[in-house]
Amino acid sequence: MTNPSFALSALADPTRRGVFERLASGSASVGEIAAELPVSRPAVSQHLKILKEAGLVLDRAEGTRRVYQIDPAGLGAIRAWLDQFWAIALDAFKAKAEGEEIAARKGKHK
Amino acid sequence: MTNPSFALSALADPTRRGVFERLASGSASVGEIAAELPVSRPAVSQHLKILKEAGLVLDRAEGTRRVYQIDPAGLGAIRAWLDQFWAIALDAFKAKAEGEEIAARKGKHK
DNA sequence: AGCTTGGGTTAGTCATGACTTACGGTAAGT
DNA sequence: ACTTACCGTAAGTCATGACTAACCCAAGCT
Repeated sequence: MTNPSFALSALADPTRRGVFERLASGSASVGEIAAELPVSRPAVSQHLKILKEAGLVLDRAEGTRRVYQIDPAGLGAIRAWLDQFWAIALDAFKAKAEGEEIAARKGKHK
Repeated sequence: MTNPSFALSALADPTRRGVFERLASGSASVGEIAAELPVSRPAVSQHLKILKEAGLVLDRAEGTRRVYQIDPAGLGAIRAWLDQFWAIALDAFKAKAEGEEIAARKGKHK
């Protein structure tokens, strides 16, 4: 759950990213979200369930409505996972650039 | 392509994350990766193709082998996309915490 | 030249999941 | 109590995609 796997696969779906990005502009109910997206209300409900299980979304009951908003938890998990590779990626990039310099100078590479 | 959509959906698959995480510990050829994962070599080849299109991986020819390594581009795209929601998520969290304080004090919420 | 090694591609199968329709359930209004 | 509004769940359909087996291609070696 603190595992980014769920958050990553949750944000892989375009419709689900749409729901998530909609919530980024303010909390909203299921019906409101469905009205602004080209899918039915049950579809939105299912997507919100997955987003909630991924720790990307919070929900609270407000009368008969259910208001959803963004949860920083899932976002943080993805960020932490990404940062794990950030330094490595930069090193690889640096090594690649240096390799190209050598290749340009010697016309060959390791 | 600078769009994080491809990178996100690419990293959604567990096997593909395995390939990517393997490359984080150093560049490797297709056969080497396939030997360390419970999938066939063609499967790895297909995954690498998708990772490459997502800007997450770079490849260079080395004799008859093909060596892959991590590309910072796709990682950066995801990071930029995430940062777009980071401030919003923190605001939501802050608002939620304050709401809970009020709820604890008054036994009710907005 | 042939042989071997390492990879990408294709065809086809199978599972996952996104979606809609129909239904059940709860909270407020009359 | 009945109705209305809002939501979640179940069942079923359909498309996407992950995988393997078989094939083809290129590079190096004898």
